[in-house]
Amino acid sequence: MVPAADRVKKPGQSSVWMDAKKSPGGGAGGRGGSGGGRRSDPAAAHLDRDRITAVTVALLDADGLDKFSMRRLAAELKVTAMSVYWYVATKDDLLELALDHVAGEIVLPDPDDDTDWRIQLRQLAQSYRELLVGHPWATLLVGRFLNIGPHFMAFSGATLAVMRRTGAPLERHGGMIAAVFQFVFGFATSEAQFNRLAAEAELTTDEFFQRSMGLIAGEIEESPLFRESTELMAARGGDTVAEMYDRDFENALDVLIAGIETSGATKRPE
Amino acid sequence: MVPAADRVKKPGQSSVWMDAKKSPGGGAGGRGGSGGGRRSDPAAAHLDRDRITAVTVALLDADGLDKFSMRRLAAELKVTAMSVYWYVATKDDLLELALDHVAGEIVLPDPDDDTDWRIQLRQLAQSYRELLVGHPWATLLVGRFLNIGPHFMAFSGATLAVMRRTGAPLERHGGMIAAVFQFVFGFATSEAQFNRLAAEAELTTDEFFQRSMGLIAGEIEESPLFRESTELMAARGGDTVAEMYDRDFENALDVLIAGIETSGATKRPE
DNA sequence: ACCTGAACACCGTTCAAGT
DNA sequence: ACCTGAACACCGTTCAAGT
Repeated sequence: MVPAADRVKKPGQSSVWMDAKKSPGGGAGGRGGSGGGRRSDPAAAHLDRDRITAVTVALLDADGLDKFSMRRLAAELKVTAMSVYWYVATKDDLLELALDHVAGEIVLPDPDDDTDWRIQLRQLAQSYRELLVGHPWATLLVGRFLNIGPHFMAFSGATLAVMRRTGAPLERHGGMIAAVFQFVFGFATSEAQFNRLAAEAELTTDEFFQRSMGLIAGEIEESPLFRESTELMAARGGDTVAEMYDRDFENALDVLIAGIETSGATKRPE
Repeated sequence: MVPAADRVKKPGQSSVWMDAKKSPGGGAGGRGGSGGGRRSDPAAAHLDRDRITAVTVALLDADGLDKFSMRRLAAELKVTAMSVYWYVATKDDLLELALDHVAGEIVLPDPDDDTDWRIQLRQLAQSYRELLVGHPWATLLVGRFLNIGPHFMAFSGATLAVMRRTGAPLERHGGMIAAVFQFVFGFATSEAQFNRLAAEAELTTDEFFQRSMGLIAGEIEESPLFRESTELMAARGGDTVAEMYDRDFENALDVLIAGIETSGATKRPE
């Protein structure tokens, strides 16, 4: 086997997904492979891509993207910094593997299940949101790569299938998919990073929200914007920031689904 | 004046926007302040926040976020690495300033103009998209900060105003705003980063798109996903990647506006 | 085939000192 | 008040060498 470093190098070559899959069963790196704790098995076997990816995800979940480094990863794997480079050409390639790995958490509808497309769409959107909020570092990576790994491809296939079931004309599907899933990405990014900022300030999200509002109020207290956003705040309902996010998310999906229905989807059978 | 480093330090303090504005006219750092070329004025005056911010934006536009560093910035300003820290507490704070600076490019509707809200919403969305695609580094930062600088606040005020003019009930506005502007953020992120990946591979976006399709085809050629996405590709229309993005964006806005109308907006006067 | 050690060319930021 | 110099504790990655 040729070292990973020799595979992906020049511009014009740009994907980790070019070479054949390792351990075709796909097992070793599976969900929860390196489990609850952070220290890996003391009697650990040799390295492989799956184990490296699993430990990478664990570190990213624990400490975030900024604190992740190849050297910390190597320490965690009880190996020198450079060993990892046998399996992976660059840090970016590794992050791409980690991102697609967690994308496997998205729950896809059974293709033979003929539940109403509105319900399937909501479930898919909610599951994607949960993935991103559950792994805040992922929101910072989704934009950076092409996302053509196996799990993202499966997700993409599932969205196509749901859109197909709306009955809307095919030339609208691109816009519909963009409207829904780019929204979910944007929304979840905002939600996840808000949580991260709060955590970094060592506050609950509700406390952090109060403080942010105070900051803004200082700037714009006398402007109409202040009155308007206060009114919106109240009208929006929900006692906590989490409830507010949930409500906005549901309402936005209502808007999107209503818009898709107007775009030529079959009407609800009632 | 107290050094910036003494202002923002502990967790619990988290915004560059806390202290009074410098040079209240707001002039020096304005649009195109450091203009076309990259080398700054040889007879340059002393540092100030506006000049630092303007040069930061110029460097980010020229070389991207990954290549930007405090040391390169200092070199560009013809000053030692540490001088900048008199004006700015951390690199992150500086990036926050740069981000809000370019947010000033978003064209906001005149509050006294009573053009149909649909048109205003489209213009605002398109202008936000252009900002993000024009400064790809900005898509990587929008998620990271609170975005409560003056220009983002003005943008936020403008979106509230447009929503108000839809006539939809106030409790829906949160969801409507999220649906539209988180979509634009997600969409523009994808578009901007696709352009960046193509540029890094030293290909046109169209060439890069072809190559990506080839990559995917290798993976999924025999699966139904391949046929489906090929069909969608064809149905979507447009001869170039740029046209495809434009078309999807317009179609998605159609979906969103139709959804907002259903959410209780006043119907189009026809 | 796989892993190590030393080195290169960088980082952000602190701190004490200069003017 | 503003700027510098030296240093600390890191980075990603290359390269030649070990087993």
